[in-house]
Amino acid sequence: MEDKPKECSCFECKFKSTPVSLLDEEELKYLCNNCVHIDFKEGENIIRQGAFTTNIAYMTSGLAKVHMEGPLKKDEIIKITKAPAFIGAPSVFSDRVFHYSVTSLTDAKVCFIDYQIFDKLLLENGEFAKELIKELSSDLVKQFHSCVNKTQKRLNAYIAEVLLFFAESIFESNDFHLPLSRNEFAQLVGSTRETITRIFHDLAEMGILNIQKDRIKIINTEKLSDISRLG
DNA sequence: GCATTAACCACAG
DNA sequence: CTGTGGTTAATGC
Repeated sequence: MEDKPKECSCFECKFKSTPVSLLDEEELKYLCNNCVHIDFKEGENIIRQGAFTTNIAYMTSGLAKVHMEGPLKKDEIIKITKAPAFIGAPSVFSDRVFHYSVTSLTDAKVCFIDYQIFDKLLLENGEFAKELIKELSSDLVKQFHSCVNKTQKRLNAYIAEVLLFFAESIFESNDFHLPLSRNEFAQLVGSTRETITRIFHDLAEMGILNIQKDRIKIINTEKLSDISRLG
């Protein structure tokens, strides 16, 4: 092998995660030789609940939903993930069985990295390990918040929160295409498609949103965050 | 009691 | 897949 094998794009990857950016050349080369990139079309299953795995998955572009089938066959969307992000790490680090599925909402690119490579790098590079812990932890904390908010807020308040999340964190615009069907949105907020339809209409009638099918425009962010806050 | 919230059901574009 | 209307159960003044 060359010092920098041409087939490997890790060196030039624009989406290097913060942890990976802390690797030295030797370590990066090691990582590089043990990962594979896969392109996914919209709606494809990237990670399957119940599957055994020895790979860390890192999404370098695209949007995906992390979802889990509950006790009574119902699918619940845990969260929406935007690249770049690790998408399967917790399952791999715990028992190597995926406890949730990940499905692309847009075309997406995912880099699969052998777990043993991670193991070795974690042991050898403390900065790398620390950064990874930081990323996983902040994700966990966010998850705690949405868990509490989802159960304690009234539905329209939580829906307002999720709409603001899409505008601020995912699209960085108040005008966007919702990448979810009404039913998927319902699965995300723990409701039903009928109720989503109604609340969207209510918000539109209040002059807070413009909605045409998938296209959502937040006209009055102030009011929307009031609704989110005072839920 | 009466109002509100939101799920469930059914039917229709 | 989405919108609507009717119904219903739970919760709150």
